[in-house]
Amino acid sequence: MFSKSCKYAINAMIYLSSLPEGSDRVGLKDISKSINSPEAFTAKIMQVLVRENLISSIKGPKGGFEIHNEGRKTQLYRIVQAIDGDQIFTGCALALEKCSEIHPCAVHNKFKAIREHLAGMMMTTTLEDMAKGIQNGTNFLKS
Amino acid sequence: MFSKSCKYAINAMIYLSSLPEGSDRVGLKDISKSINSPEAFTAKIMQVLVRENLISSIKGPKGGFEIHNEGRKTQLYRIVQAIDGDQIFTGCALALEKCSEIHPCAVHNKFKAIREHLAGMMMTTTLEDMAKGIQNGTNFLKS
DNA sequence: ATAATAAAGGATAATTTTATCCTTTAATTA
DNA sequence: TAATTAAAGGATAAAATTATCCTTTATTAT
Repeated sequence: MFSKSCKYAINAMIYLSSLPEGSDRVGLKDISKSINSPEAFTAKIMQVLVRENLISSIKGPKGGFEIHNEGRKTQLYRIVQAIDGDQIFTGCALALEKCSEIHPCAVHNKFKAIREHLAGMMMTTTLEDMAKGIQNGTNFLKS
Repeated sequence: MFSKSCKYAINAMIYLSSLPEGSDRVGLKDISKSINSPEAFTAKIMQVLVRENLISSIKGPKGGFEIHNEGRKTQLYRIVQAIDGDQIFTGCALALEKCSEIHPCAVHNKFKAIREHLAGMMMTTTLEDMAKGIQNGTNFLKS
């Protein structure tokens, strides 16, 4: 469904969102431990999220990553878009180069519903929403 | 969503199913041309489909691949299972090693609905169904 | 039997994704 | 200002996926 990078990104973003507003910035080590991801690889992903303005970062002592209040309203859709692009939402399920309503692949209509379901859900689900489950211990960021 | 191998497999199977029952076996060249896939790579995939008894093959002149009447009732689900496994249907969307109802990842419930939608659709959609669209020119196997 | 045909299978290569390491840059603290 | 800290960035490496090539095996037709 999503690339591993994208999964790490979503977990990392939810983790940041799950921290109380106004708390200290968190470092890479903290993040990768919390979501059980390889540190250096996670660093690369964090860089993309920063470049895409989904989070901010500061170097040096007391530095780290941070999500603004605004940022907690980010839809999961945007994170996927930032890391994986929107192939999953718009691409052809059977890899036709030009799959469309007028030149549909064999499963086009069947998948249309699925993709719309997925896109709709990802569009309406925010980090904030998901962070709640982490905060109250209903959901988990690692096994 | 699906691996490229899996996409080729589904297209190849639908192609075979779209041919009139009792027609001659078709060769690799024919298949890969029809679905616009690399020949040698497609060969590997066809081998898996044969091993999994989803189609049959015969070597030598007049040889090739063939799907039996029964086989046309195959659900798309089984093809995905044969090639990609059922990670897509049962795996965790955020890569938790042990994601479950009692230890759910952050998006577990949101994705449950999606996965069930997808699995349900793939379970109830057969090659036969999809072959019709190809036969009557509504749908396409390549661009 | 022999030649020709086509899938099966093995080995290898190219590409993409995932992952690590090391240096540089920016910020803080002493 | 110097030392320390932590992210940014560049270069590689490892692993997985996708792809190709060549030999072997089974089948058919001559």
